[in-house]
Amino acid sequence: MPELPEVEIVKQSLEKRVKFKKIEKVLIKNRNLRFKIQNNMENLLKNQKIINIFRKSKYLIIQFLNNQYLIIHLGMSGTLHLVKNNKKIRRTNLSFYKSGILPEKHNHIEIIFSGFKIIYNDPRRFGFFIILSNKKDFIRYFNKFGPEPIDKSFTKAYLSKILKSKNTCVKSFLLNQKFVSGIGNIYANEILFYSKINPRKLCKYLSGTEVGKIAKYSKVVLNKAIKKGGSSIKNFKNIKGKDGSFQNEFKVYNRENKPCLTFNCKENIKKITISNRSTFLCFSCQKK
DNA sequence: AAGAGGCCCTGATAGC
DNA sequence: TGCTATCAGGGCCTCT
Repeated sequence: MPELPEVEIVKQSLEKRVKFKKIEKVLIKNRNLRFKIQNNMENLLKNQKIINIFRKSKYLIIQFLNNQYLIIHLGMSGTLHLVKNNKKIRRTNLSFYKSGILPEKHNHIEIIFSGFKIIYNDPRRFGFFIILSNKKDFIRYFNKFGPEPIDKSFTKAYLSKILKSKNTCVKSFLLNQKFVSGIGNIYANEILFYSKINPRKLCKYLSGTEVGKIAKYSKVVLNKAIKKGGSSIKNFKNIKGKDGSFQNEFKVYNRENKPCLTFNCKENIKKITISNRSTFLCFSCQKK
């Protein structure tokens, strides 16, 4: 699920709740996530004070006073839920994809604070929790990721330099976190529609103008998604207030056979497959 | 070495 | 209704 904008929203609500708080206890009910949770994670987190919460790419990072970092990736279906007073569930952006209702199954991890807890739920278990024990490990871990589209360093010049020798298609490139991090399948589709570029086009054949559009619209689309509170795909009808609404603004994603939204365009959106991922486009607007 | 595809897993939905 | 097949927002690993 969660691409950069969704993780950013989770980060913002998590920050409000747990920054400067101390974890009392951690309960792990199922260690078999994408990577097996290390045996001593409960001990490493017990009684640790949180000094910062931030996000890199699609990763949530919790930094502790003792210089540890907890790295959380939500995979495809991971959600965090704030649970108060043992049973009462509070509506919160932490339960980004689940309408504020705590699911009954697949609650794998509980992070317990004084008076409330954060529950990690993940049906598919593609998410993971890992601990990095110092700043050096932390920096090394995130070294392998390219800049985020919303970074200042993500410019036409940066892209041009890499793209001219890339033999892969532009959509696969946008999904490769090594060169640009934070874009997932939804936003890759949207960015290429805004840029009027065919997702199958090989990177090395992109014109300067097209590279400029990719740089520009990557920023535009992600910033707009963050502003709208991200995209909520499931159970959206029950979500109120601050929850995501960017799914209402999708131009192509999940719009197979629906009319292209470009003014005066008569085409319908089509669905194709690129590297086993669904790809939506307008063959008229994205000819080249 | 870079790039494409398989695979991890459960649940929702479509089609018969 | 109830089966089976397909697909889903990610990213690591393997093979070519």
